[in-house]
Amino acid sequence: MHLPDKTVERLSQYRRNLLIILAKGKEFIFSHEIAQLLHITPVQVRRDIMLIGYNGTLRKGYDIKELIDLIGKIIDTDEGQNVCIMGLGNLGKAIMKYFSGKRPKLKIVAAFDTNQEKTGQLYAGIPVIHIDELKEKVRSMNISIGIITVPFDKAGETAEYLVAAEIKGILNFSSKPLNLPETIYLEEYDMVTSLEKVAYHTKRNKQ
Amino acid sequence: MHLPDKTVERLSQYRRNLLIILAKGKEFIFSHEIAQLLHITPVQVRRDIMLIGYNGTLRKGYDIKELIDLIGKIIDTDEGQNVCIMGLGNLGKAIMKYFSGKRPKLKIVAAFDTNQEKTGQLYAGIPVIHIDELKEKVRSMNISIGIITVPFDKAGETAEYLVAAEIKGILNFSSKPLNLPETIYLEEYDMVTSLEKVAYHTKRNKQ
DNA sequence: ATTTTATTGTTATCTTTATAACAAGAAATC
DNA sequence: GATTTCTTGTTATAAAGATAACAATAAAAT
Ligand SMILES: NC(=O)c1ccc[n+]([C@@H]2O[C@H](COP(=O)([O-])OP(=O)(O)OC[C@H]3O[C@@H](n4cnc5c(N)ncnc54)[C@H](O)[C@@H]3O)[C@@H](O)[C@H]2O)c1
Ligand SMILES: NC(=O)c1ccc[n+]([C@@H]2O[C@H](COP(=O)([O-])OP(=O)(O)OC[C@H]3O[C@@H](n4cnc5c(N)ncnc54)[C@H](O)[C@@H]3O)[C@@H](O)[C@H]2O)c1
Repeated sequence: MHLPDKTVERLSQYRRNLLIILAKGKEFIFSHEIAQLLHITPVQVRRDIMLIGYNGTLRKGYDIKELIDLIGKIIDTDEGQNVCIMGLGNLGKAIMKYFSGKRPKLKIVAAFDTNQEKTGQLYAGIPVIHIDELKEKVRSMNISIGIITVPFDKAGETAEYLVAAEIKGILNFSSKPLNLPETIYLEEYDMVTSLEKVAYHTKRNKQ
Repeated sequence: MHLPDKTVERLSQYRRNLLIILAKGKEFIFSHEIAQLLHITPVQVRRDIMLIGYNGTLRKGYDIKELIDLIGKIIDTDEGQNVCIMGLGNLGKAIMKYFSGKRPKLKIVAAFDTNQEKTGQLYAGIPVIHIDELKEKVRSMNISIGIITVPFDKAGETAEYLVAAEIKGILNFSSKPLNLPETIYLEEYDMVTSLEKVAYHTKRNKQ
């Protein structure tokens, strides 16, 4: 089954919000209710749900629990995936603290750094390991995803290490565009660009 | 002049990379060189540059300095814009440290928090102020953009404060979708969704 | 029992974004 | 000086994504 990228993004958000609603005791939900939560249109919601092959009940809506489970089957693997942080700096640390226990099927299990003052200890309960051990640890700890939070000019080599360690996917927060083999999935986020986009639109509103 | 959103994003990235190249002493650049930097196609680059009304020289390419200046005229205001951080937590702090001195025309000038143990001091040289003073400070410090880094369940009220303080644009890092008046530009980034997207594609590659 | 209402599922259309195609012309080569 | 090469600028086409339209139908109302 092929899903559009944007649909995958929304599925993640549907699930997160549905979990909250489920915890409140609600069992069924209409497309327009989901839409209101995320500020999108009900059609969009129905279309996404159609694409994953789920069926709601007329006049009753979607079974929240079933929908959550199905999204889980699409996004997660049964055993879950292990993630590592590359670069235990300000951002890396923030992410480690933030993620701890957040997504049961996506666990940050290690951080790698070159700075020997940082390695060899725990941060937020997670081992901080020297990058020389990357390849071996990626295998022994079964890590499939790497998050890059090293400085701009170190991002390229860090990506190469990850590739050599046979990681499967990378989330890159350094604003350095990476060049990876096709087999590795790459997602990039550039905060400065986001802020400059806001600046551009804010400026336009002013004028 | 109307620019597609994606073009604005790329312009930000063109500029950032061109600044680095300019510093190295290069004066002119071809579309395929820019394309290679960002791993996009040369056509995309030429099209973007066409859209902003700039003209290169045949067989010589684009004047790097001129292009940087023009992008600046599009994204920035002459005086620059002031930015505030809402919520001096792990992420808020990381951003403040990271941004200091990074973009001359986009300055983080204040952080706001409700926690009295955090307010009344400087962080990374920037004043941390109690949120009760938001409205007054936004006016007196001429702040036009707010970055939301408060917890999920506080994001809604924080956005309302910003709206009441007549901010012009918001960058929201809490994964709470916000509902704002049309006049305010909103950009949202959800890190968990990004990571789940990587997880989804990584899973597919495995199978 | 019939009609109305509300909601899903799906196809059709529109919008945005990216890629391809190619004419025009300057520089380099012959 | 003629020809080839390379690169821009722009139009044409394709792909991705969002919205609109609407048939189907279960439940509710009459
Ligand atoms: N801090 C933010 O809010 C923020 C925002 C947007 C983007 N970023 C990006 O994230 C990255 C990190 O930012 P930061 O503020 O956390 O920086 P930082 O300087 O605080 O942290 C960088 C860390 O990477 C480590 N490191 C350096 N070289 C390394 C290597 N080759 N291998 C492994 N580790 C290495 C350093 O020891 C340090 O711990 C930068 O690329 C930055 O552009 C940060
Ligand atoms: N830390 C990360 O790496 C990370 C990653 C992705 C998203 N986020 C999002 O960013 C937000 C903050 O994350 P964090 O890890 O920095 O959290 P945090 O708990 O470290 O910081 C939250 C800060 O907000 C302040 N605060 C609480 N209520 C407030 C209010 N009403 N007004 C102003 N300030 C208030 C708190 O005092 C605290 O300083 C969360 O919404 C989280 O979802 C964080």
